Amino acid sequence: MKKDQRKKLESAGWVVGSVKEFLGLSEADAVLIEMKLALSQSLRDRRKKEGLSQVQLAERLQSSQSRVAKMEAGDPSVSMDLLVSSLLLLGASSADLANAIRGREKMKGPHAA
Amino acid sequence: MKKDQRKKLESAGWVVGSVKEFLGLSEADAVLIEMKLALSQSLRDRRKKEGLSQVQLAERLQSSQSRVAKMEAGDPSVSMDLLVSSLLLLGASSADLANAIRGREKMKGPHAA
DNA sequence: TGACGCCATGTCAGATATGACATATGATCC
DNA sequence: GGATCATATGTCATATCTGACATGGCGTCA
Repeated sequence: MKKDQRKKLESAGWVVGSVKEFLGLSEADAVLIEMKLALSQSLRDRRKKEGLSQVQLAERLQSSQSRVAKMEAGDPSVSMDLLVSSLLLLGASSADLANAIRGREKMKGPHAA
Repeated sequence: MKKDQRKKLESAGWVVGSVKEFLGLSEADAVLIEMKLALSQSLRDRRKKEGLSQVQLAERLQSSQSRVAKMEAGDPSVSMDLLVSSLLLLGASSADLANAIRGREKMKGPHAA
């Protein structure tokens, strides 16, 4: 699992869902990255909904503004643990996380769009 | 977030769900731990369903038997990233993970069991 | 223009996770 | 008994993550 290669590329500016089958990533890697991106987005949404600045959120999390920025940017240096525990501290439930994680599954049946 | 305190306690032999409100853990910490335990269990289930030994799984994951054992034991030294990517390599979909993660929500309505 | 708030990005020392290894336990078979 | 397999547990060097700090960009307001 080469975490260095994907460095910036992955998180640059994707349309959410286009990460799959892009670089030479295995399917598992791609899904993992998309899950993280979904959590990142979820974090940013929750923060904004609460009307907090990154600095204020950082205080709640006992972290720093820069790390919050990296979290929301989907920076590869951010672990899933950090994303999840941050979301939980923001009041998300495990069901919320499940919903965020469950990426829009690609249809398999005969009626795929 | 004191990861040292929960050391063995959490993963010892819980009935799954009893971790909440046990030690002096914050709700967020408790939920995070339960999520990890759910993923651990899920991993073990999938491995067994595939008829693999920990050694064989370790090979697939390019890891070691001891780490697989720790993963399944819910050892605090194991990250969520590792659990998730392992499950993905075992063929789990993001929907599967979502299901595993979504701990049986505690009912809030007037009809709670 | 400057000052201020908000966010992005780079760096780095210290903290944590990882794979590998050794070793121990328990079950099964001969 | 011994041999073999599957699993558990402890340790350790190295890899990775984390918070903190510095800095720069960007918009806004006076």
